[in-house]
Amino acid sequence: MELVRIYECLCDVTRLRLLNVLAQGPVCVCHFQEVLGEPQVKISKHLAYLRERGLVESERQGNWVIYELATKPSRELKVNLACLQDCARENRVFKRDLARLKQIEASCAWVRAGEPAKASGQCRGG
Amino acid sequence: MELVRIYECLCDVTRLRLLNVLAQGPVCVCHFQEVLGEPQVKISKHLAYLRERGLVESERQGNWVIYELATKPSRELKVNLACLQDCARENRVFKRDLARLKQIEASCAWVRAGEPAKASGQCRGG
DNA sequence: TGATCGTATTCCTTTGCCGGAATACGCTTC
DNA sequence: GAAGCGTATTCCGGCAAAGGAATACGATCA
Repeated sequence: MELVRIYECLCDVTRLRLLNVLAQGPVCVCHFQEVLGEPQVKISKHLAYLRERGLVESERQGNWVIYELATKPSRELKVNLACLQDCARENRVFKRDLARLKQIEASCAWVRAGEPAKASGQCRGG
Repeated sequence: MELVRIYECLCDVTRLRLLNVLAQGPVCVCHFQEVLGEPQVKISKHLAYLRERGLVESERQGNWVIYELATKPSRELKVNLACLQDCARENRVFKRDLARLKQIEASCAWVRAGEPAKASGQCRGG
């Protein structure tokens, strides 16, 4: 049953946090590390887990890899991600992550507006 | 995070089927066995799993034990059970289970209407 | 071409879950 | 109180997942 595969993805805090962040839009791996404050291996492995099960997709941009939510989600996936968003709205951890994400994206904004990302050593995911 | 505990309950087919059946109302263990067509141990253990995590409650009635959904569910639990119901509506397995449940309950109805359950050797859960 | 950066993978250990067989428990009936 | 019924628990074996350390990979830069 596909539904079970979806729930299997949702029964880990790290993955829930990743999905919550991704709900805001595409993000690169290095940003995940900063936002979640978790080691690279952990982030990378959980993203791989989500990718194998079709919840997220990835695209390489030079050195960086950008992740985003599935572009063609099944109905079940869509419904459950919406449900997760509903629950995340009132949760400390999720809200803190989004706050951090905004900070990081803000400090990237002037980079994107000015010099290209390469020159400044900043990635552009998000 | 409580949300994870909920999702852990949802990432097993048997438990999803149990919850789907319970959404119709209280049910006793022996009915679960008939509806799901699974061995007693399996049913009992998954129900215990759900009970430990507060998704269901149980009550003994003579030889039989009746299970029902949590009477005071958290907001997160309520939302997710509703979401599950949404998904279950279009799923073969879930629909088949409910059909079997109706059959069983129908064959119990005349029992409940007439002789007491004890006399006929039928349980009354559901 | 070699160094460096961001990301992925492998190896390993620990932990938890799933399923079945056997058995124990609580309750009713005779 | 012993037998019978419905349910729960224990004791396995197998398997998958999680986390960290080390390492490999792909791309860029000097």
